[in-house]
Amino acid sequence: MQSRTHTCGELRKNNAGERVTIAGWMENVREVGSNLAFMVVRDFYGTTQVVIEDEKMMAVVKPLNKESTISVTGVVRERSSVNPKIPTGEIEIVPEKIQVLGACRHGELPFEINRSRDADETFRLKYRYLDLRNPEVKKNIVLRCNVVSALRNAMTERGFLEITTPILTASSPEGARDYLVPARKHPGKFYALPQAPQQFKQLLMTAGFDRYFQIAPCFRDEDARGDRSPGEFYQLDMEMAFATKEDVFQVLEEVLPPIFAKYGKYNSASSAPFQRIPYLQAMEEFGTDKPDLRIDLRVTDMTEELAGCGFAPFAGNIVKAVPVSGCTLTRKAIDKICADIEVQAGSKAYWFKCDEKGTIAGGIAKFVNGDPAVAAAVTDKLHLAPNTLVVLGAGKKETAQKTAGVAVKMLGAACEGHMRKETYEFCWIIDFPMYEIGEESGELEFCHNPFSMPSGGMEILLAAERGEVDPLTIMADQYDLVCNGVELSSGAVRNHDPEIMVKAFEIVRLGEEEVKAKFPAMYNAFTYGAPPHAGIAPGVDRMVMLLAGEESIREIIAFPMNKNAQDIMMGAPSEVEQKQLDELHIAVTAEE
RNA sequence: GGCCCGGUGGUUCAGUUGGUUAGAACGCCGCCCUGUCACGGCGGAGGUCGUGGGUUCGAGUCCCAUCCGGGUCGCCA
Repeated sequence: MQSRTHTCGELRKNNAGERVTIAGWMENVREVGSNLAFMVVRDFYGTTQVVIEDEKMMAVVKPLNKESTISVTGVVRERSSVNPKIPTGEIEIVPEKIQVLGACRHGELPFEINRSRDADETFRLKYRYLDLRNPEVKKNIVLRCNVVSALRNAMTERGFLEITTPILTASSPEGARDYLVPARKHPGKFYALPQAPQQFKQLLMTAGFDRYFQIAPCFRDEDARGDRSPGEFYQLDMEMAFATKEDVFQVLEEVLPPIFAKYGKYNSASSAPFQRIPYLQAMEEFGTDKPDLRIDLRVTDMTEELAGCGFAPFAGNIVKAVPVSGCTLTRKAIDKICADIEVQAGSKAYWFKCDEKGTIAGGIAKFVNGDPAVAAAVTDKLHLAPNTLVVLGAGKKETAQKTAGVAVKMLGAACEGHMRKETYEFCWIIDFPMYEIGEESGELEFCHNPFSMPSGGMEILLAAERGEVDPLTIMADQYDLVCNGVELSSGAVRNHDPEIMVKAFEIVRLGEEEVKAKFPAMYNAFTYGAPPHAGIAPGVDRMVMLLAGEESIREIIAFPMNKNAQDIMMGAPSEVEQKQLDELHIAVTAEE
């Protein structure tokens, strides 16, 4: 193969007259005469037009299928008709030699390359190498590289060391299902792929590394979602010794906004300090722990006001309302939104509106109007003005809040004037409860992971033990980072004190034995002098999704699996040979 | 595992209260066209309507079962 002298995105008018060689994929040939055709050659960098104007070249091009790779050597010529839409639109190449490098053997492709995003996703994933030839698809992968590179630079500049941690490790009690790897040398025993490098980074702190980070692969065997790929994902995992929440906040408040503003679809991002919202307040006001601060709608509790309205779903339930002023949606549009809310929240949404005359009408209005006292109380509490839509959720507190939370999100997007769209709004959710009453057990349990330091430390735990403090009111020094309604990350000031750790476990009727059993290395390490430390781990995939403006996480991963955790291109998972199973002492007891 | 939506030429879709030969766009093949750039024009090939059963004189359309895909809840930092 002759080396290329230029890429397909490079040649300009001032190259006219030069003899060049380009190489790439034959994207298209437009035949416009018996011996005149225009060929488009595409490589990573762009496209360049090659003009075919004699019988000899026509004979070379004619039998070629689209998407074959070729190299073209010829002279650059200024075009007689310029195409201002592409950077190389001023020139074309008059070929002397066209060499086929790799013929495409398929006259018909599974989909048209430049329209692959319209194709069925199964086909796109099966032929991902074709899908990725589409510049529109490719650009998200390029964006991802740029973002990862920028994050890495920003962290390194701030003195963080990138340290890789094991992929084959021990099962860790983080809550998700582990991916297990059988240990050939140890029959009956298994490695686990890390759900996160959580314990390793805390051990690095104990070892005296002051600032650690890693673009860390994490593995969790849980079902997929639109914004959650099955199996594996990446986090910007970081941890700081002798640090507080403020130190962690400061780093991310410095690092993230410039990267979001530079690489994001929207070129503005909230600057430091990010707004801080206590968890319970977020649940009350936004109906979610991942509020979208671009939306100005809020949740109002209407339990008391609507208790006696006679609408069955409200009886004995918590009722949460989302009033939307200046809303002129039609009934049909409102019904559609309520149906969508039901799908996303898993619980019905109800509505009524205050019409242009100031009358409560539509939806469940007849119940609200049934008792003048109820109508008056509702009007008063919601400050109802004409043209206000009210969407409600009802049920147990969590259900009502969730329904209202979904309503805020949907209505913010659907109703004019309640959302600033073109920006990235960060916030911290802080003060998470340490404990909760488990839904199944009915007993006190850890809310989240037990690595976090309880706010108030040993004293508050002792007070709880003495019955002076309700354990449900104890907060963990834990925080989430949220951007535009997307939970990017969770982090905490860690519990580095073995005694406090044991005490935290004792509150939920566990103790030293469980701590040692669950975190043997960490517990031991902490008894040898551990620094107070804190960290966080923003999800790289989620960040890139936000920056690219994509709804599906598969659009920002080079080779994503489908919803059922299958790689249909490579054929994973697959059966293996009996010999392999034998070596691993594994017997298959069930098949699909 | 529950619920919702979908499956019709290579691809994306349309297909009326069940009714004659299942359409379109793009792609593919052939011919025409000397400045196209989403080129254009003419012609052509290509379909067991996911699969199996049922209702009916008649099913892409209705019913049941099942498979596959996506969304969502459960689950999950």
